[in-house]
Amino acid sequence: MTGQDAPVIAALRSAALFSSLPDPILNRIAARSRLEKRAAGAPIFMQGAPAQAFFIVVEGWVKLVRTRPDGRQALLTTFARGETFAEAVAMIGGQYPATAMAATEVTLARIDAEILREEIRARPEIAFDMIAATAQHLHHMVRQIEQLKLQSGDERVAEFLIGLAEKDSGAADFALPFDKRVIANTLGIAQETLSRAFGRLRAFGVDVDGAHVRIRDIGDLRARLERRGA
Amino acid sequence: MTGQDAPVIAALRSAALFSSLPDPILNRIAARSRLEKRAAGAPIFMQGAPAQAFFIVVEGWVKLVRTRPDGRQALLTTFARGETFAEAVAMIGGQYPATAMAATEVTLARIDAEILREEIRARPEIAFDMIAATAQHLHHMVRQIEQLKLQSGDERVAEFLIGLAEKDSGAADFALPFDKRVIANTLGIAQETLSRAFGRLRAFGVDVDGAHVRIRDIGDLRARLERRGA
DNA sequence: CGACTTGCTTGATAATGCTCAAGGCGAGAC
DNA sequence: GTCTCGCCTTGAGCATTATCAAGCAAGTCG
Repeated sequence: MTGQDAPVIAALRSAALFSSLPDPILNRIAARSRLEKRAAGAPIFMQGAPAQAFFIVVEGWVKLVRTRPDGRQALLTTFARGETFAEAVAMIGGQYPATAMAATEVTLARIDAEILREEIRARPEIAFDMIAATAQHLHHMVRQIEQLKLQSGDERVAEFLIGLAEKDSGAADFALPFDKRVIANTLGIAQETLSRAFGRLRAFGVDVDGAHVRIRDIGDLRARLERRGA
Repeated sequence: MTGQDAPVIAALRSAALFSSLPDPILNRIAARSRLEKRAAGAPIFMQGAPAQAFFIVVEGWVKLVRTRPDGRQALLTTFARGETFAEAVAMIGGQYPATAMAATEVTLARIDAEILREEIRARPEIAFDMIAATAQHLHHMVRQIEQLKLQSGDERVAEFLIGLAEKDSGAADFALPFDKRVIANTLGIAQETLSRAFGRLRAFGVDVDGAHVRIRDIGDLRARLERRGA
């Protein structure tokens, strides 16, 4: 390892997966990994391809898209900076179950699965971090299924915005991270429905103007959501 | 380990997770695990409880239910014999993200997570089996999200039946494994909608009479599904 | 500059699935 | 037997959301 690995090391350290790793191991992994850039829309890996590597989002957003034989596509999730994806499939050397694409311009760290397999054999504790990361993903999927089955479009939109705000109460001001079309697909609704949902949420203290969002009171919005469901 | 562990060992061996484990390890795990029975509807673990163990379904069906603060419930999945569940959360000692209940009368093997942690530390290869099992679950969730976002109720019902048939072509004859209400919840539709869907599928060579299902030609049904979506 | 493209909104219409409500049917209790 | 309960089906009306279509605003390109 030489000094030129510094940015890669920094990238690895930004991921929850590697946060508890001691320096020597991190350096070894970094030495055999590299940073990659992708323009918005560019593919990262394709559904069905053999999974030999996994990724960390260093900057930007990645979307995970699943395609059916008939061509219809579902957007499964998006990943933000600091998140790893495809770790589990890569470790077992299966096929990627979905296609990953850059949702915005994106910087990634690519990690060869074999490296991690070696490290796990040498130091099994690392396996627990992998399992934890995967459990994280599972939990996220669980929440998504719950939302799809139980919540209306408006409710999903509101919850999505609350998630973006990264606060539990008070006012929030932030930008939508990507296209409204992508957001609509993430939530499993049509783009038109998203547009109308934004309109209806205005009555709940949510203002969307272009990519800019302003929520008057997150606590209040939350409370209204719970009341609606009861 | 004594001879009385034999049924437990057989139970472990039925799970994909343990299929590649050498006997001595399997025996050690079996010695510290035990079989449990639950009546239909009985809880196995509760959402939010600390996860210290995971389970193998030895006989019957288990359903995984997620409850929202407002009381609404979504059925996330069901597990059949030979499947493990909650391995990942148990390994990391988190909280169960959902409640598991017996969907039918059920026999389970309960495995203390600490035992597996010990075995992984001693023999890291086992970790790969754990990760594989978890990747399996992830893949299943991915498919479910895809279905919820892209398919109509009728299509989901048809695909569910095809999955139960465990064949790719020809005629099939089998029994529904549990209540139609549970099936409806699994698919994220109302019970009435399920009932009507069965009616509409009659035109596609599917006959449902009570718990008994007869599909005239699975290949044909599959083909019709693909055509509808295109 | 004007023509085009892209991303978003808005409107009208149709389909899908939910809810409420009323039976039917079978199994077990008495 | 018949009563009753739970499960399932069927019907009618309603709410939500998709789809089709048109229009608008901002940016891009020749």
